[in-house]
Amino acid sequence: MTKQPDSAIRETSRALPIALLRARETIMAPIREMLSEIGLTEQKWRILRTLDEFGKLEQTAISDRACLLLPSVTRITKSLESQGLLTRFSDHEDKRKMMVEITDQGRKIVRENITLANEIYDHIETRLGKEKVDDLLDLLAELKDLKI
Amino acid sequence: MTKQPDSAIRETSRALPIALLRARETIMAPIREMLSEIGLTEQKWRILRTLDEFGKLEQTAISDRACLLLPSVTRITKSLESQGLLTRFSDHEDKRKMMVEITDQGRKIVRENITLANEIYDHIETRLGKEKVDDLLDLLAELKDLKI
DNA sequence: TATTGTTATACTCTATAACTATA
DNA sequence: TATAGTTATAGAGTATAACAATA
Repeated sequence: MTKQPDSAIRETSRALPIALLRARETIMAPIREMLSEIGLTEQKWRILRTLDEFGKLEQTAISDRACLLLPSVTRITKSLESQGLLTRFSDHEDKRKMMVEITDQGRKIVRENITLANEIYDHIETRLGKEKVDDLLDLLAELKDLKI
Repeated sequence: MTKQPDSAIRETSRALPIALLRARETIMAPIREMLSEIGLTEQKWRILRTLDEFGKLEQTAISDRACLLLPSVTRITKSLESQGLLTRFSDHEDKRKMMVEITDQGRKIVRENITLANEIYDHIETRLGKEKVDDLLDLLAELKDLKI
């Protein structure tokens, strides 16, 4: 087998950024419908999911884990705070840090709407098989942590 | 092994939409730098990559393949047309269709900048192994085509 | 009637820089 | 000096609906 020259152009279905995006779009379509019904943006949902998992995080950590720029995090957490879904307060030990904590109401929203996400996941496991899905998640984790 | 109840909440690292996004962000970071240098947005680059592959497409096909809404495609292809990177003309056989074709200049831009994407890909293949990357791409293709 | 695309609109996110406060 | 976050701003994308043209 010969290696392609550096200038060769991969078909887009084998280009990772596009392939990752297309796969994500398929999964997100029904989730977007759900979010639209409860009046949350994708970004707000990611922040709530992240906070539901960790309870309390500083904004930089939210930025990393929810894949949002820090100015976006500031704006969105303020908005979510005004909706009563989280609280914001500066850290006692390092006053530069703004801690963000999910409220009971925020957790309730997540719990009430996680079922659809789980149904989608079950559907995918049924179609692809649990082992394949686990392999996929492992590969995605490896990819995420690569130093490029 | 017991199955989780429907209301169980998966950790975000094992939630496909977030895992796909995080992996993609790692790969996109250096590509964004490149795009910023040549003054193209991610979306413009996706459209150019797609057109480079297929030569000529109608807008709905671009919308599907580049994961963009049709109004966005209209706006962006008009902008790319004014940059001389593609041409737009209505289809002779079905006048409703707006065909979009990449120009030589558009192809040149793609070719001049595809090297970095290939280097990243080679790096990933070196670290994960070619077989794993192929498996990943196969899984992503399966996922994309699922009817959910 | 359905399809293809355009336009308009409001909203949201992205990206960057300049800034404040704290360490 | 470096870090954490905020604010401001411009630009771009998202999402929806209403519309026109064509099939």
